[in-house]
Amino acid sequence: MFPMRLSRAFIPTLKETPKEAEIVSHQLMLRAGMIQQTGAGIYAWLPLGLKVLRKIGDIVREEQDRAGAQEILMPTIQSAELWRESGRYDAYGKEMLRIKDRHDREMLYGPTAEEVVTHIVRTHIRSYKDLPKNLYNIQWKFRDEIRPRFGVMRGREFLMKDAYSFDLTEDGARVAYKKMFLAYMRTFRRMGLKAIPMRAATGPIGGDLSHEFIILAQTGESEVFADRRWMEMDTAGEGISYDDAAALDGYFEKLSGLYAATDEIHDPASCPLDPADIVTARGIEVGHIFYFGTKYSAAMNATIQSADGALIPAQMGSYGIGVSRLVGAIIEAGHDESGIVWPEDVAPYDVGLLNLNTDDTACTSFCESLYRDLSARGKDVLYDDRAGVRPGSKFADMDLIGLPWQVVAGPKGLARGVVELKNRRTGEKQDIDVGGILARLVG
RNA sequence: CGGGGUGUAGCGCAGUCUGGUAGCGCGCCUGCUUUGGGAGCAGGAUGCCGGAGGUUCGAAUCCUCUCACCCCGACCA
Repeated sequence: MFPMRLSRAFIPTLKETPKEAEIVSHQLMLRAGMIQQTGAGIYAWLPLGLKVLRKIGDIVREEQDRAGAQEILMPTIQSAELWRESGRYDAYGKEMLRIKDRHDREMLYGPTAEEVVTHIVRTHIRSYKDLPKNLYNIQWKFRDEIRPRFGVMRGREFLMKDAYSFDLTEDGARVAYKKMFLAYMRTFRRMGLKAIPMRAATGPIGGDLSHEFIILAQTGESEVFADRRWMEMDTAGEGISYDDAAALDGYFEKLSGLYAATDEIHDPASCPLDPADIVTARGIEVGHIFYFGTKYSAAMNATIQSADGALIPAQMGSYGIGVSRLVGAIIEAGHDESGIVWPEDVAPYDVGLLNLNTDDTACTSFCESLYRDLSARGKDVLYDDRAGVRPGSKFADMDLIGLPWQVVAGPKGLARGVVELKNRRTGEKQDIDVGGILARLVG
């Protein structure tokens, strides 16, 4: 918990929208003082933005851990050597940022980490008894996009969770894939997002094991087509154990059996659904998982000795979540005319407390004690205690920042023994007795 | 990378066509008055006019080069 007084905080909000921001999440992130651009597609994260970024990262981390993946931290700077082994150094093209060190050795800022993780695993994992393994990291990546845009939604530098599974057999790899599939649905759900897994192009390996996780938002980048049953279906997969292969299977079949495709893949002619049953919407890709077999393990000699003594390349899959992109995506999915509307679990603070008149002794002493009490009870509070700032500005800033709950305390209400509790999402305001507000927020 | 556009105060912009030494709104600072939805009055600070060269008595303004950023397209976690 890091309660904060707005009078001391570094949350530089803007009244006007910087002109470089085109889409609403970018505009709101700049206006709410979450980020500052320092170059094309490159951003500094200011305290408010960093808080959200960490909350999202923590949810991702918890769900990866629950699914049995283990966190490591791989470097941002990688050596060209590994990429030459896999053959991707030449194949990757200009998206990869290449740099040279003082000895003129070729290095790169990692756009992804298959090579590094394969190298790690091949040095330590030799026996089928050591499998399965799933290693993930949350690390900054760099892809030198031709045209970065949409703020953190498509920056060149971005924070990404990437997991890599290693199995002896293809069947094992399929289980690993389904675990991540479930973990992803749970992860996005916790962020207040309804993600729809969509069949994606599988690349050179082929097969049916690649999904993009798309969330629906009016301002999404691509058009998507989905069975309308997605809209009502409970996709959370609660209660399913990662150790229950049959349940995992059932869940995976249930979801992957329902039609959903992005415009690249969707073909009205071959779509099995009646057009009336298709929902057309805009979507943002927030995750992508795929199975690619032995592409890297074979090339890089990551072999496992099986029970019968044979040396066989590990079966691999990789699983990405765009952590920094999610910050923008969540805002795209949750905002209104006044600003951001955070889902509770990723909101930078739990409660905003507005002191409408810091010159009023009764009002200020009430706010100070509520601030203390809420903080003591584990609530993360952003307290607007700024002197000389008019109520209107405080309302506007708090709405812009978008915390789920606002407690508005002013002399008028306090004279009647009440404060106002506002739900940011619904806009609903309610007068609460001063004696009951703490319990109301903590309970 | 192709096409288009913009760089002037922290943010949003005018001034550029027609050269004469920089302005508006918001924000910021001081004081007073204000305090329930982005206050009022008074005073004040802030600019290598993206950078370099050139033309000219004189350049934000004209010319050349350059850098950065934004938008559209193709590409993508």
